[in-house]
Amino acid sequence: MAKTQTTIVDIAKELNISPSTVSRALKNHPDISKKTIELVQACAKRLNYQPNALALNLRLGRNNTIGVIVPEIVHYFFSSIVQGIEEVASNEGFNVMLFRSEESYEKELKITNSLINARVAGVLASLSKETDRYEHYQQIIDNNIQLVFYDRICIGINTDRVVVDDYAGALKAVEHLIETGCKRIAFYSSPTHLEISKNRKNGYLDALRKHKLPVNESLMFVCDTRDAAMELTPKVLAMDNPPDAFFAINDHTATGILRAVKQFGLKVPDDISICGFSDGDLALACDPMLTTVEQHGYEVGKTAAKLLIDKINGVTLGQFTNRIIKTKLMVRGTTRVI
Amino acid sequence: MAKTQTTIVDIAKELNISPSTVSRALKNHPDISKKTIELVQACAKRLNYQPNALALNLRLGRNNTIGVIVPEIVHYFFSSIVQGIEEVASNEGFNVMLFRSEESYEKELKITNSLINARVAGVLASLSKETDRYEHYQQIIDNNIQLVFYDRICIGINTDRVVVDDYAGALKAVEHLIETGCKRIAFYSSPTHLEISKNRKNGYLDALRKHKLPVNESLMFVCDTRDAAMELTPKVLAMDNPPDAFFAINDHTATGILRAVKQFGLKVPDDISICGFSDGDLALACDPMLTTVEQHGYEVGKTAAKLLIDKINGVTLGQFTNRIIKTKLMVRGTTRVI
DNA sequence: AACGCTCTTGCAAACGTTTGCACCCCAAAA
DNA sequence: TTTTGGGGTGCAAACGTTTGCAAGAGCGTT
Repeated sequence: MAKTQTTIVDIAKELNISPSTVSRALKNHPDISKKTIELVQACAKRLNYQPNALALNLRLGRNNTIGVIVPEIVHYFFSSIVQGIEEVASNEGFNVMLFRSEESYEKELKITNSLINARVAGVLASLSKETDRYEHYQQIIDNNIQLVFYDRICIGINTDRVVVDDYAGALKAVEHLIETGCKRIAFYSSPTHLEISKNRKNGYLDALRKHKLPVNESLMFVCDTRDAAMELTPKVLAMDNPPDAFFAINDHTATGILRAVKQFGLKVPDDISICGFSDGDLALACDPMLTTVEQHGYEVGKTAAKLLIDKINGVTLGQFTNRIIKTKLMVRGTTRVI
Repeated sequence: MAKTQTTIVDIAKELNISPSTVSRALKNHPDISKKTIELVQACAKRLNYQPNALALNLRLGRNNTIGVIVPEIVHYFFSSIVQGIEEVASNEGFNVMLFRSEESYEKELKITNSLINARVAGVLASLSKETDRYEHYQQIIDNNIQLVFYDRICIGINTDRVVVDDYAGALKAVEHLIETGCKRIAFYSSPTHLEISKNRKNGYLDALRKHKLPVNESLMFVCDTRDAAMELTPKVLAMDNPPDAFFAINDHTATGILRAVKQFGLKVPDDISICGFSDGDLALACDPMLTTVEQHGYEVGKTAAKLLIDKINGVTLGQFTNRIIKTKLMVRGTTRVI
């Protein structure tokens, strides 16, 4: 009804007392008499008073908003992370400002500026694929804003990090393939400069070495989408010495492989085994259902948010922490039982 | 480096001029001399000045943040919507504050309070399944905050709305089933009090009537998850007079039906046809790929955000608008060709 | 010499809070 | 009666901006 939102001054005028008294009364300050407190709080309720967070944050030089930079929103892993972040934040009384970098450095730059303008208390960030300079993140730190990286972390900047255990996840997945009888395991990966590509590749390689299998460069491909997998896979299967298993960097790619293999006339998992890296529900829609590595994005988000809020509240003293979230191999129908 | 972020006053002191001059110089005010403007802007760059949005918004009584209430984040349709919103908002210079209601009325109440505290310029909301009172949304309006509902709209409140054309989508889907020879079409739906259930059911019913097929209550079920579908479907197939097609309220449910039908020993689409309502990539991972109704969440988000921002900017005069986003039938492998 | 004009700059108030300090009043102690 | 003291309240400054208004400088016109 009110053309403008009710303020402390409105209440003060209504009750013929000073704004400072109202302010104190609203928070049950011991200096204020019971009578006044009751009066003020009743009036506040009646006029539907809601404190102005803008004024409050300005005055107190703090902010109850945290910024989140995410490369993509429509993406199972990232949206799980956002959900984890939102949950922790809202429990701790923080609001979440969401930004999508769209895998672009330019956008990321704009976003970090917006975050500084908004004077957020902290930032949770995952690098875009394009990003290879980090001054804008240093600027965030220089502006006294807490910063925690998650998943696509930044090594160039001194700060806290939360990552998925890509190495161990890949190691376990490939070992599972080997233990169920696979000998020539192809690896479909994202561009090699990304940390996750490197780490998962190392897991893949170490699994091979551990089980004394030859490492074969001709079985390693850059291929990380469903469409690319459907195009590449028939060619790979037609090679002289084709693989008997595929390990893919994500489930989208794995579903592409699965479809291509079936179209090629081979049986999964009898002829060919397939293992993905989790993108969510997709794995259960496949036939057979996809063996994959669960990444626990929700945990990543929760952990990162907790870390950040602790830093904001000054709970954590001193050094930077690296948190690693464990992965879990979900064995389903695209790999054989022992 | 600076313990605190640089302000206009810092620049003023540095240059021995007044803050007002700095403020004007930064925005190329014609009153200020070229020399001063250059001086100020150089100094601002050097000290890495970023305007304090808090102070600005307080002073100007405006806000460049919009709030988004979403029932779930990890959900293809809703995350598409959020992506659409984020895109439009960031193009128009608005920040997005994201809240998840978790399908809970209590949470929704807390969120609307937070939004009022934060003095956001506008709110985009989709009702939680639980919500059946709307005072908290009326309060948003009373506080002079623009409000637009999307998808799960609220009829009780006088405001703008953006919805998917559920009725037409369902109608077209069921007609497609009928035209490809199906005569007994089962309908798996969400709880019946939801608008989307009602609208899609009406589409389903009208398709049957239009083609002179009998309406059969025993073919309509409340079932809207993959697991529920896998449990219910075998029973339905074992009925005396089983259906020859299934129309499901979402793709998760459809994938459950598909799996159950195959396990039952029937062929899709030869014996049984299946049509879903789109949850995204899921449809492409199925075998055969799922025929489904594309909902264009991204469009919903973009449209709703545009509508809201127009209202905030006072572009739209007067009446409330209802925008309807068209659906599109994606014919794939779980239905027959004519 | 007085006036009026333009160009540039600064003062001060305002947005809605919080909070250190001062103040008043009344009762109890001296 | 005068001090002391404490409970209750208000003043004013501060957070970082913007902006209406005033004012000074410089210069040309009467």
